[in-house]
Amino acid sequence: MKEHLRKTVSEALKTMGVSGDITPTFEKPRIASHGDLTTNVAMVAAKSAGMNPRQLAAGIAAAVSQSDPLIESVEVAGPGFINFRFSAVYYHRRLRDIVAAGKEFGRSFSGKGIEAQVEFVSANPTGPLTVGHGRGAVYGDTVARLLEWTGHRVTREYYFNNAGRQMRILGDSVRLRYLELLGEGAPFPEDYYQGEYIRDIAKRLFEKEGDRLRDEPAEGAFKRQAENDIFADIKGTLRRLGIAHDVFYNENSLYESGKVEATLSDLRAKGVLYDQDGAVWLRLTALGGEKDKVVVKNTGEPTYRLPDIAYHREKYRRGFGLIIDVLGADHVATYPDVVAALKALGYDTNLMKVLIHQFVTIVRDGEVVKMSTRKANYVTLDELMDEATPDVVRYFFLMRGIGNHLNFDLKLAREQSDTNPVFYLQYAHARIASIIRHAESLGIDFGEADLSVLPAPEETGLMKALAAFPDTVESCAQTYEPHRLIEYLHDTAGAFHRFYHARRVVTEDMKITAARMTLALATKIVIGNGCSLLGITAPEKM
RNA sequence: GCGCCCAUAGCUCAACUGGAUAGAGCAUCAGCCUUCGGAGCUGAGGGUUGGGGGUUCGACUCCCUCUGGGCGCACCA
Repeated sequence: MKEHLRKTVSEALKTMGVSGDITPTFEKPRIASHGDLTTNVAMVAAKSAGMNPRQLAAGIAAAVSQSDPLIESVEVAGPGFINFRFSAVYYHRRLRDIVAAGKEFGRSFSGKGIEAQVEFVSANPTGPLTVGHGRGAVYGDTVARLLEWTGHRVTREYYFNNAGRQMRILGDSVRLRYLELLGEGAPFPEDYYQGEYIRDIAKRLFEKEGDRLRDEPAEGAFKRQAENDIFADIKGTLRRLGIAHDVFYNENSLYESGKVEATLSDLRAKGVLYDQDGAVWLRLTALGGEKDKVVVKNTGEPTYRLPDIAYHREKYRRGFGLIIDVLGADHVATYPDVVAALKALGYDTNLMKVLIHQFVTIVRDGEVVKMSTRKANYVTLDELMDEATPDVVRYFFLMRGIGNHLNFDLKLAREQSDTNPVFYLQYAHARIASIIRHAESLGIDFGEADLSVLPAPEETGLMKALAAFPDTVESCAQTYEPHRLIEYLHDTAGAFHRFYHARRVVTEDMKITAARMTLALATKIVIGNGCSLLGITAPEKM
């Protein structure tokens, strides 16, 4: 509909002799009495047109309103807004579209032909996923779903590093626990991984190998077992949340294939590297950065920055036209370095979107829990899903914009599990399913309905909400903001509950029953599709 | 000290990216079950959008400044 209006309004502007470089934008007014869509073009174009906004608006309104069956009224209001109200014909048509499209309703093709990659979670296999990882996991997956719904081809990717110091400590932590089992306990250093899961891994090794590993180095069987077990655990947790990555990309492969080395020499060729104090530095100050950073230490070992840059080059080389990194706030300072280096290497960094989410603060018994994987002072995602449900966890993480800190009160999550807003949404879906069952048991056929018998405000209000679904999906995908989809679905569920209380669906009057059943069915489709986008279930019964 | 993010109803958060009268949930108070699912609905109270300045037809939104919080500021990842 926006597209339709854009065309007619642009034509009106042209015939009025206003220069054509202004594309009118439309939005849904906050206040219902201001119509279904509104535009401020008249105010935007007033200066260049040399007219006052209201005059210009009146001219446009007059040109548009003539005999468009989809538009009921066009009004000029306030300082020069043009408010459009759509006709019943339009909304009835939308309602039929929804029923016809079914599970596909809301999909679009705006991203057709675009290969998108979403990299998220990317936690190294040193411990179970925590609530802290949960936000990025759920958010990244939902961004991927939004992109799929708008026609993109999406690769979900997990980048990890199983080499390096932390992994060495991990392996040695397991080794020490293993020796404890053999009764050869040595003191367990404070900066080692304290979690109970380390003992479990050691126990498994002991059961499998007995005391054969007594003199094994930390980096051998211990590290291997730890990595395997922990990765299995991480994947299991993600699976519970409905998340499955397509690619697990090992940082180490970048070394093995020589890509790290190649990146280093390419950067040198671009003249953005220099040597000092035995290290190789990236000249970020010349690339708009704060200060220069080391890419190869004086030990000859690269810092994480170099493989990071090499990895992102690979993303370009693999042909992705949209590259999304979902990162926690602690990485906010590191990604500009990568972007700057990529730009220096000649890549179009506009194709990259770095989405930073703020931290989740865990509150337990009124106290903030400080998270640390090594100290095992954390709440795991699995524990969270045990206390709430995966649906509640997903919904909770998606409810808020990522720019804000998220307070996760564990007590509240548990206690609120039946007043939680996710149930409000799912209840609407289950309730409609129940109505449909009821109608079917009475043998009612509601295939062809005359929708003109639905004039009540509760009915038209619901129709309007439903018609807005595709635009909502589209704009959420463009802005990477799932929380607005949640808000929309909550409103739509509310519109349905109001309709349900005001109007009985299944009545003696077959004409009215058929029309209201169509409305209910369309609502079920929209809520069901919305839930699918959020990765939560839409139950038939609850 | 420097950089990034944030501050909106008692609490947790929205506000379609600069639009008209700042909205939801929770909590509080008052109503609604002889009919398709009451995990629901209706209504009420609650705000100088942290303070101060600026930009313009118009600011929660942009700029400056102050206050208060979070995250960074490695030859760790």
